[in-house]
Amino acid sequence: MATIRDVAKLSGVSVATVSRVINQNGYVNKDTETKVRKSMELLKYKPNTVARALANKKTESLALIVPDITNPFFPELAKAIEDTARSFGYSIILTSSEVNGDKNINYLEILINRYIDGIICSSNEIPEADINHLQKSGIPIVALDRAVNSKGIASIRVNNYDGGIMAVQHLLSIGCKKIAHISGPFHINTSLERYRGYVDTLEKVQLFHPSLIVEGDFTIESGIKNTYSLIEKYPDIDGIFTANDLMAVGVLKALIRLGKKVPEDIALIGFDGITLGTAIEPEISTIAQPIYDIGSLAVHKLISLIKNQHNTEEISRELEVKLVQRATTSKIKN
Amino acid sequence: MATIRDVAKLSGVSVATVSRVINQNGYVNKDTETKVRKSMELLKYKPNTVARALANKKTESLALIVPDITNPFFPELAKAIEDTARSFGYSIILTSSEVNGDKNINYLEILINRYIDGIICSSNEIPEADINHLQKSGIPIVALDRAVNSKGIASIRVNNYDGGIMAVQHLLSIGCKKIAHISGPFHINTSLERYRGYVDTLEKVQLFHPSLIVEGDFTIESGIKNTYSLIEKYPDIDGIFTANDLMAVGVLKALIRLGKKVPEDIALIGFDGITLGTAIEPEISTIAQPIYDIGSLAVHKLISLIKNQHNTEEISRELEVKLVQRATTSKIKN
DNA sequence: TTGTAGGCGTTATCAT
DNA sequence: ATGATAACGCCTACAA
Repeated sequence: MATIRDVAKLSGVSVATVSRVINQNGYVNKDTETKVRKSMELLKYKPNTVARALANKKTESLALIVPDITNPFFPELAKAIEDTARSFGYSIILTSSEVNGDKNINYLEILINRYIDGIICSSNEIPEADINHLQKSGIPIVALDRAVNSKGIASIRVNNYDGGIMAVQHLLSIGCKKIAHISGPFHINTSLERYRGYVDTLEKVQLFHPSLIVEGDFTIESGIKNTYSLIEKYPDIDGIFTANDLMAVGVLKALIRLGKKVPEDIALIGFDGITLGTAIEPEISTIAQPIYDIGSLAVHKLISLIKNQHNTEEISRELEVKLVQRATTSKIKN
Repeated sequence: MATIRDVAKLSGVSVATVSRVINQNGYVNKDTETKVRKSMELLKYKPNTVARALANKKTESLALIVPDITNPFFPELAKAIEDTARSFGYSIILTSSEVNGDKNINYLEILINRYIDGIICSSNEIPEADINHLQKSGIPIVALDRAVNSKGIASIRVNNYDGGIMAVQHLLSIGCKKIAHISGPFHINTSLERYRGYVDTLEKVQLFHPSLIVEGDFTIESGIKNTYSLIEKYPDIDGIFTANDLMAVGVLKALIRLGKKVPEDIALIGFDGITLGTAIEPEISTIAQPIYDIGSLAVHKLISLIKNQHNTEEISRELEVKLVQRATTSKIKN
């Protein structure tokens, strides 16, 4: 690999000049510039990222922190992020926030230590303390769909509350009278907001029954289990709203096993808009988040934060969510 | 952040000594060592990864190249890889081999340039030429389940041929007589091997009909489409073997829409063993790969390659695949 | 056993 | 407009 010195030598200039043309800063004569560029091509010179990082404290790489890449929501997000990041020349370091085994190496330290330029945090499992720690380290962060108490952290979110409302209204609109909710963990903000949308909407029409709510944990398994217990206690439930699509998949599986017709006996709607919802039969209605946009926007915002530390642009951005009606809520009831 | 110099100063020794205790090489007095360690703790010193990388040309990071992280097989693999890598102190750079947009920046160059220590390549979409290029750069590579013409590249694979045989034998064992196959793209080795297992097994029992084979592309969509065309032409098909689980999911969806009972009318078996296969109803039988083990093993092998450039250990490893019978092949036919 | 000093490849500050 | 040169933080001969 050719170094900047090789280029300098070949062009008959100093490394400083070469550096200038590389970074397009400082004055440099047109002719010398072309001379230098020619040498660079000849030597197939590529500036060494690591050396650069040492000098600049910038690595052109972003960390993506997810709770569990195995949850189908995150690969979709990751794809958007990787795509976008790459288009800017950035690499993505994939980090799971799960505590794996006893070796709970502090990955945050590792990230800081590697001069990661910025972090996209899509996990609610990270303690607020860690977030603050990161923030003090000066690394720009954009949080996805999590409560941001710390001022100064950019965040991109969707209107979960409205989404909850839309879901329930939709269920009502197709004739459901007894609508259950399988929520996400209540310590997670997102869950709470969706839950509140559910509650408020049903209260307004006097159809709210606290006992129709069970707390799930966003997994398929929890969708299954909670459906069994729910249906056992209240066989006349005619609609279910789950706080995410993954649980809806579980619900559907349980419902089918119970011999329930969907949506004739029980309608079902999830939340997220992951593609898995259309992979199965019947396809699951959902309140779709613009997942790709979220990822893409996160990268744009993060990079702008990196490039311009003291920027004054809006620090938080809320995207719209939209109802996608599919087979599990297709039937208009009478 | 404290530097090695701060530690040296505080301990009253030279940076060389500190470096020695950090890397545990060279002689260093027990007492000075404890002194130094104490200083490190006090200052919360962490060796700077970037500086280290510049000096060593090693970054403690591995690249994972996947065709599409959105395909459920890869997140499962990625999880195993990230887990294992982290337990060794390595970070994972996620790279998609898809050509995204016109900006076909050469990510391989980027990886080389970043002093990535090693690469796990799980994509058949990467041209052999690129692989060779990488290899010449001296970066260790382990290839997952792809043909390795280039000698010197480690590879971890499963016995796809045997898997194909197992799948078909299983279908035969439950009474299927007219078994179709939706293969993967024929230019991919994996597809070919599974296909051959199918062909050979059926030929042996004189039930082979070339027209029952269609070429899919590993996506759900292709599972759906090919099922429609297959069933239209041959309504009496009673078993389908797909080259991966994702297509099986598509097949199942199409079958349900067509009003076919699974497995009573048509039995179905996939390949891979992704968890998605159990997320739906009925659950899909499969020839399961030990996905987690593959990922974990890949990291172990890669790191051993990195640590010991001229090692003579086996360069290729084949893992066993196993039949997992689930609902889509549950019924014993008469 | 420990220290000095040059090098890893770039950037950026001062001169010139 | 260009060139020396000192950082960046660490490693490692080579000396001592």
